[in-house]
Amino acid sequence: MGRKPVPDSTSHAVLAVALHVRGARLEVLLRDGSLPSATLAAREPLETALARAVEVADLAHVEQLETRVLADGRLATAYLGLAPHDRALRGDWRPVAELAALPPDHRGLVAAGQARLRAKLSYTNIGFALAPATFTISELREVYVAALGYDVSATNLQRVLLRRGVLAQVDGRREPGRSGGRPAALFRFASARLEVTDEFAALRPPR
Amino acid sequence: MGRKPVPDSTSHAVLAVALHVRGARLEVLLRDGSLPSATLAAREPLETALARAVEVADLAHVEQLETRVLADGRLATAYLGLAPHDRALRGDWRPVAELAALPPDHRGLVAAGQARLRAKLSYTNIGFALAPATFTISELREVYVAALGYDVSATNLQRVLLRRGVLAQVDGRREPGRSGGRPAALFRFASARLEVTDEFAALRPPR
DNA sequence: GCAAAAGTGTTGTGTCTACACCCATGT
DNA sequence: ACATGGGTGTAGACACAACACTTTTGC
Repeated sequence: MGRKPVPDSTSHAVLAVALHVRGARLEVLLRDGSLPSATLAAREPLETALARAVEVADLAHVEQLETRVLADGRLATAYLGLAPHDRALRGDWRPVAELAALPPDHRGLVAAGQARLRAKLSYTNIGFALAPATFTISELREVYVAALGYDVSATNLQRVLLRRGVLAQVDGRREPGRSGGRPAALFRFASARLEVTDEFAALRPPR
Repeated sequence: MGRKPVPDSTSHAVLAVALHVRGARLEVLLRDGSLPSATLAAREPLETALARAVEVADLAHVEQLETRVLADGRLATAYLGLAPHDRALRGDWRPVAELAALPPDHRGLVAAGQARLRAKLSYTNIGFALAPATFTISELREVYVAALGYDVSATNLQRVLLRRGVLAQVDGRREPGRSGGRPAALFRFASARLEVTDEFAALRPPR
């Protein structure tokens, strides 16, 4: 997997835009200073090549982003991959805000992945792929804030996701730290598969 | 363009799911009984191959759908293309409801294109690519009904699209037919480029 | 006048945001 | 008691769907 792909123009590359949230930051997985990639073998499914590219991370959700012609003339299909922080401990993860050194087409793909994630956070349960198995609302809020890039209130986050049935409460509480505070309830995502929770902005089908 | 592509496994195909609305039906463009396609030349941009595939139609909007491995082992990138009926007069257009004869992977791509269109009708101005330059609300309603597959009220369609600034009224009226009725006002889409009009279902950025 | 088609007024409902307030813990 | 963090109650703002009603035409 680590071998350099032969850049003849007939080979097809699979690129990964793998994202996770560490601390308060959204980070992307790099390998040798650029997006991880693998060369597709003949008749190979795209997803297995993707798996080779991001072997290092245990992705919780994967979806195809875009196919484009790279600067060197090769075709590449990019995937968006998401992982909870605790399942992506290995690898060279870098904050998406600090990618000036990345080649321009790779930067564009990261931006596309980020945009896709941002959009889907608003109308799907895609947060399941970035959050650990159980979490408090505050912890989930940090994930959403890092991924969205703007502030979100824990109050409203909880209500939106509970109303939609995306979150379920689980037994147990998180004990407060040294500074006190009420113990926090624990939640999990009700589903670990992508689901659209807010299908129609308008023009809904008649009942 | 009409030549059969050589099916060696290294060539890359570009497939078109070109849709338009004729009468009350959503139709897809076929060529020789399957989706129009072209083989990508070395270093060729995907869009120019797409243009070769659908030469016959003057598409108003194009976006990439999906890349997959076809049954014969070739890679194919599918595009969704939309055209107003009056700009797609030539070609073999068939109702999307009657595609039993199509190969299964092509059928799946048509379904993906239809789903993408349906979703975007609800939160973007994508109707511009299916509607003629000017139209009445009733005419636009027919387009939406055909594309969505369920009933939409002209009243609410007008209000949603005007509220969002997607439609603009234009001078002149459509004279009623023999059976009478009030003359209809004419509208146009304010923009001929895809715009997201309803970005956030929830978790909007703070003001 | 009557039917047909277009368009407006109005009401009710649901979802979201914002913010005040209450709760449970540590020190 | 007080600070800290978690959580609920409540009110306001929109946007949407549904439907009654009015307008403008042909016959």
